[in-house]
Formats: sequence, structure tokens, C-alpha cells
Amino acid sequence: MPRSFFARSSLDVAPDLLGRDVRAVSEAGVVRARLVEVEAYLGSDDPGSHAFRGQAPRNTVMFGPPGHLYVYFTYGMHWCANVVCGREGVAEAVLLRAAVILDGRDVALSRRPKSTARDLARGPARLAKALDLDGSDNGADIVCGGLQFLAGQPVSAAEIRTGPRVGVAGAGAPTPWRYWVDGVAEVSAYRAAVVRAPRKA
DNA sequence: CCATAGATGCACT
DNA sequence: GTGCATCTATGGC
Repeated sequence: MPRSFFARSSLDVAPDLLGRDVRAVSEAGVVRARLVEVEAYLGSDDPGSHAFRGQAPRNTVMFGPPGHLYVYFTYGMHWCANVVCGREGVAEAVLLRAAVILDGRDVALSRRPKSTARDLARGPARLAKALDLDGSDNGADIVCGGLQFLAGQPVSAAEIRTGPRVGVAGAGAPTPWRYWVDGVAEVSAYRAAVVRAPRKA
């Protein structure tokens, strides 16, 4: 996909990414995966977005030009990958939430040895792991970097479902943030954001 | 199948 | 110190 594909609002890019393929090339081999679930994040007016409180070291890539990866670390152990959307200076992105592995299943499985076929790339951190994406990929250009976006098989509007975001406080806002392909087993399970008990020292 | 708790490190207040 | 754009293991039905 050309960079211009991502130079739009993430709310337009997100549904358009469903059914398209990502190809991750590494020393271990090539993995191709078809996107079945994504989530849109805006800059301002989106309390759930990392960019909501303005630019900071972590989210700098979101404010840059479209078509670059924003990969962040969370929960002390997981990486999640986004593609930056919108014009430069407009901090929008689409989180890659789930995919079906089409090629390189053995390579992906070597990164997630205990995974079932259904769970191999079901969820943003699982998908990032299956594609071997981490902090070293933050800021990578999708036009010439290790993760490429291919045309795949675009999904018709009738097959697309929308709903609240997963694991984000305030996810019930009136905007259709999350998009997935209807009837696909690899779409991640919905979990409402939860407040956790304070830890002991 | 479903629900819950713990892991674990960093960004930010 | 608080809160994560999460996942896995475990225990109950």
C-alpha cells in the first residue's frame, strides 16, 4: 500500500485495512498475515489515545508523517503495533489488533510456541509477537521497512462490524473506534477495561 | 465454556 | 506512586 493510503483519518483507514495483508520479513523467515481486527485512535478529542495529552517521548512517532509504525511497550511485557495515519503533525494511528496467519505459520509458531492456531495472532500483543515487532521497529517506514502492507483481499462493508474498544477506559464513547471482520474466529475476545486491586509491596 | 488474579517494567503525574 | 491500547494460568461449571 502506498503512503497516501495512510494519509487520511484513522477512522477511514481502519475499515479499509480489514482483509489486507501484512508481510514481516526477518532472518527467521517471512510471515504473511491477513488483518481481521483493527482499532482507530485520534489525536485530540480521544481520551483513550496516547496522543491525547500532547506530544511526549513515547508518542513522538504518532505526530510524524503517515505510513510509519508506532510500536509501544505495555503491561511490563507486551509490545503493540500501530500504523500512523493522517497528515504530518496530526497524531492519528490504527492499532493492529488481530490477524490470520497465511504464510510462515511455522515461523510465527516458533515465536509463540504454546499457541493454538486460533490464538497465534489473536490480540495486539500476540500479533506483534507473531510478526516479531518490538521497540526496534518503532518509527519504521512501512514503504521500505521490515513490515509491508499488501493489497490482500479487501472486505466489503457488509462484512465489517464496529464496536467499543477493548481494554480502554472510556471506550464507550459514541465513535466506532474498533473494526473487525464478521464471523472470523481469530478476532480477539472483548474485554472491558478493569480496575485492579492495589499491589502489595 | 467463563471468570479472575498475577506477572512485569515503563511513562507519566 | 499509579496506571496501563495485555496475556496466561488456573479453577469452577
